[in-house]
Amino acid sequence: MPELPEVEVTRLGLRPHLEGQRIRTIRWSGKKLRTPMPRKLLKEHVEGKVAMVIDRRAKYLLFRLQGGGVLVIHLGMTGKLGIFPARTSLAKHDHLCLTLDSGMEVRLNDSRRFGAVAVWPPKTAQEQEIEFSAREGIEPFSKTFSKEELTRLAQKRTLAVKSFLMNGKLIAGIGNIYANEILYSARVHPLTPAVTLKPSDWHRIVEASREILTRAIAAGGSTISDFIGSSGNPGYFQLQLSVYDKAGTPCPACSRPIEKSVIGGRATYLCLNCQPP
DNA sequence: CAATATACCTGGATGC
DNA sequence: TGCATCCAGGTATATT
Repeated sequence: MPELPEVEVTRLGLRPHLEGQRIRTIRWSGKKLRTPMPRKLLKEHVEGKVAMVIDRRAKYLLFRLQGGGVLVIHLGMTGKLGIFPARTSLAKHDHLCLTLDSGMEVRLNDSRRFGAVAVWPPKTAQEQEIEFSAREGIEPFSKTFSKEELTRLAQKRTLAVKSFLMNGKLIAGIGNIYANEILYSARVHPLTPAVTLKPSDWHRIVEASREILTRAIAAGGSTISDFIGSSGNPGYFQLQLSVYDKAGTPCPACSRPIEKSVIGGRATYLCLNCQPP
């Protein structure tokens, strides 16, 4: 499900309920997500610990625990984190529950089970985080996300700019919905080989990325205040989308019908007037 | 090495 | 109503 904005809204929504709380008990469904639930590590290094801070890197949430351990959660395609009174009955596909001293419970619900849960024990957490972070792409809100760096990264890469934006090893947090929206806003055709883009194109892509991701987070912000019981479904589609899933509807700028195609196996939407080849 | 295909899952929409 | 088929916001791995 979630791309950078949804993960960020989840983080902001969870933060006031979790930070400073002790995780009293942990329960899991017994089903494996993308990887098996790390039961032993959860028992040893998460249960009984106080959650100090929740951070985000790419589409991963990092729960930093007192003592230096880290609980890592990825939401995959359908994962949602919500917070509920502990006595609320379990929902189908609830796979991980963290009971807090406050009497509330953080629940990870993931029907497709493409999500992932990992634990970095205090002894190795620093090293594991450095390795992890090195594998992930540039954060769109960081200074390094610049037309100069993108031009450099695109050297010798002939793949479509849309696949380039969605490659998490290059750029963090941009998935299919926002790749479509960003390229539309930047007026760049999604099939353009990354290596052929000019600095001015990358400039518009940088600006459009920050603008659209910021607006998406702001749109999800309305859910943050009443995150409790929300089943953590933070405002997907709350942002007004221009092209994603809009095949046949008029382009907001020029009214030409939005086209649908497939790039890299993913649904692609564009306006051929505003994003000429 | 770069680029593409495939596998992992469930559920909703669509068509017969 | 039932059943088959296709499609979905992600990512690791295998294959070209």
